[in-house]
Amino acid sequence: MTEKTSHATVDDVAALAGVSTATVSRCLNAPDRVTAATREKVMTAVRALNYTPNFGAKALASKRTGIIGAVVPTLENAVFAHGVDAFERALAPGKFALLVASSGYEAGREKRQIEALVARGADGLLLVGFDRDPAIYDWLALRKVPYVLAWSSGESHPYAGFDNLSGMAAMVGMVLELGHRNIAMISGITSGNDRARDRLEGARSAMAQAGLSFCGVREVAYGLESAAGAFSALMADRRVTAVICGNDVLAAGALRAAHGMGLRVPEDVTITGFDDIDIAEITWPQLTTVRVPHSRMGEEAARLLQDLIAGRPGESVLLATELVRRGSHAAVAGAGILP
Amino acid sequence: MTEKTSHATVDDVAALAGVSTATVSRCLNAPDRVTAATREKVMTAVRALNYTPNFGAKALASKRTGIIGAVVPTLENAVFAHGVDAFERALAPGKFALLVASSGYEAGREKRQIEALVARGADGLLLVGFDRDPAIYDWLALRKVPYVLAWSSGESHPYAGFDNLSGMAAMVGMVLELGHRNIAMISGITSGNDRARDRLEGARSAMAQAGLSFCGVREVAYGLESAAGAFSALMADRRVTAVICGNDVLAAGALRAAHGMGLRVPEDVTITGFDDIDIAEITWPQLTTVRVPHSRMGEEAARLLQDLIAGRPGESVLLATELVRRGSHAAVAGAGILP
DNA sequence: TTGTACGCGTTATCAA
DNA sequence: TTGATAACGCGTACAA
Repeated sequence: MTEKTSHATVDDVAALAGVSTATVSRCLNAPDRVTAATREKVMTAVRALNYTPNFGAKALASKRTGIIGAVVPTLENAVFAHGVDAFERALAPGKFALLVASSGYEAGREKRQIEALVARGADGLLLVGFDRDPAIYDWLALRKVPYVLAWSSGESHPYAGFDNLSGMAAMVGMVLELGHRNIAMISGITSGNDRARDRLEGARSAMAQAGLSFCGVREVAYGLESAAGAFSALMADRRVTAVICGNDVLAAGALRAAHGMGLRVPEDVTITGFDDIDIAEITWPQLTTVRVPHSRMGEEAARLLQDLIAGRPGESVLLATELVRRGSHAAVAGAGILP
Repeated sequence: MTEKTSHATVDDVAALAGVSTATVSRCLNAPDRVTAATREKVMTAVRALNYTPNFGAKALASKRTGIIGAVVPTLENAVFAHGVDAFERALAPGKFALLVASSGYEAGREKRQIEALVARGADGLLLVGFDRDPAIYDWLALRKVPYVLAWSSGESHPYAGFDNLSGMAAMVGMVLELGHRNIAMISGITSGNDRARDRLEGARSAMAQAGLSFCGVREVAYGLESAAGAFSALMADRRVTAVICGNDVLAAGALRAAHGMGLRVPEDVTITGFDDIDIAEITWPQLTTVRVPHSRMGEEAARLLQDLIAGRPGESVLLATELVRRGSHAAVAGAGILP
C-alpha cells in the first residue's frame, strides 16, 4: 500500500530528477541560477509528480508569505470595493495575494483585524485613513510590517490618497458662487473617521471664509435611509437652498427624500455629493460631486506598498480631486448668477 | 548588542514562564488542557515578550492556515462586493481570514487565481458559479481543498445559491401578464458565465411557453455604457414595448439611454433588472427587479464551507428569489390590463 | 497535568 | 553550477 494521500515534496522531486533538494528549490525560485539542462529535468519531475511547494514550510524558511492584508470599513461602499479591486489587480501576479478584512467602521474591530492579518503572516498592510490608536502604529513598527494608508493624506505615514479637506472646500466654494447662503450639510459620522472629519472641516472653512456658517449639520451613518431622514430634518428650515453631502450615497438618499417631499432638484434645492461613484450618474438628476480617482489610488497604493516591502524607499502620492458639475446644482433662485 | 530585531519564540516564552514549550503551545491552542495557574504564568510571559506565533511554523506543523480563498469576477459589481463582505463577516472571527482574488470574468485568470490561493495554503475556496474547466474540480479534489459555489445552484457541487433560471422566468412571466408581446433582452456575456446563461435561458423559456420569442437579444459586457448602446440598438425596432435586462447595472444603463432618447419609463417602455442592488432604488423610476439575498447567500456559503473544512457533512442551500415590483414596469399601452 | 524529543518541508549557507 | 546540511518555529505523540 503506497501512501496515495500524501503530496510530493522537494525530496521526491529531487530523487526523481536525480539532483539535490537545493537544486530543485533553485529551479523554482531562481531559474537563472541553474543550467537549462538540469532545469529541464527538474521541471519534468515537478510536472510528473504534480508537485506544489508546501506553503507553511516555504513561509517558515523564507520568512515571507507573499500575502498582503487590507482592512477597509466595508466592501458595501463602492468606494472601497473599487479601490480594493484596483489594488488587488495591481499586485504583482503570482507574487502577492490579497487578504481582505472589514472593520465596519469600528476601531476595535479594525485593530483585531489588523492583528489577525499580521498573525496570518501578511508581508504588508493597506489601511484606510490615518485616524487610529497610535499604539497600532507602534505595534506595526515593532513587528516591522510595512503599511500604506489610503483615502486620506497620511500625515507622517506612507500614503496614497487625496485631500478630502480641499476637495470639499472647492465644492462648497462653487455652491457659494452660485449665490447660496443658507446651506446645510449631511456628514458621515466623524468620530474615528478622518475622511468624514476633513470633509466637514473643509466645508466649514469654505463657509467661514465667506463669513458664513451652516444652517444645520447632521452626522449620520452612511446609508440612503439615514441620509433621507437627515435631509427632511434639515429642510424643516425653509430657508435652506442647498445641502452639501459627505458622499454620494448620502446625496442619493437626500435626492430621494427631496423627490418624496415634492421638491424639485436643482430648482428648489441644490444637492451635492462626493466620491463620484457609479450611482452619481444614475440618479435623476445626475449628481454634481467631487471626483476621486479610486482605481488610480488603489494602483498607487499597491505600487507604494510593494516598494516598501522590497525595501525600496517608496514615495507617498497625493492625487488630485476634481469638481464634476452635473445636474443637481443650480444658482439660487433670484440670485441673478448663472450656473 | 542583543538581537533586538528577532521576535520571541515559544522557547523564550517557555523559559520566562518556567514551563516547557509544549505547555506554551497548549495554553494557546487548548487552554482547557492546562491548569489555571500555569496558564496564568504563561499568558503573562506571552504579554511580557509581546509574543505572536510564527505563522509559517504554525502552518507547517498543523497543516492548516486558517485562510479561506475567494475568487469573484470583480468587486466592482455590488453583487459580489456585498456577497464577499457578508461572507467575510460570517467567517469565525480569529479563526479564518479571507483571501480575495478577482478573475475579471476570464476563465484563464480564474484558474490561475485558484492555483495562487491554494498555493498560499487556502484551507477552502469560495467560487462563483459552476461553469469552469472540469480539470479544476479534479485538481481541487486531488489537493483535497473543499470549496463552495455561490450565485448559482451548483449542480453536483456544494453550493449556496439561487436559481437564476426560474428567477428570470418569473420576471418575464410578469411582463407577459402585463400584455407585452414585443419584448427584447439585454443579456450579460453568456460564454463561461452560467448565471448569465441561465437568466437568458429562463427568459427564453418563459417566452416560449407563451408561444413567443424575443424581438432581439443583445449580449454585452456588464456596464452602463454597453447597456445604453444595446438599448438604443434594440429600440430601433419601434414595436418593442419592454426590455428585459440581465442585471440591474444593465437596466440602469438602459434607463439612462431611454431618458436620452426622450422615452418615458414605464409609459413608453418597460425596463426590468435583476439582483436588486442599491442602484435599483436610486434610478428614476426605481427598478422593477428580481431580489436575490446576496448577504444571506454569503453567510450560508461561509457556514457551508466551514462545515466542509471541519469535515462535517454540510448541506447545499438554494435561496429563493423574489419579484420586486417598483416603478419601471407598466401594462402595455392599450392592453387593457392593470399593473 | 506537564515535559521530552522529533517531524513538518522548505530555504539558505557554505563547500566542493 | 551543484550538493550536503543546518536552521526555521511550532505541534504532538509519548512518556513521566
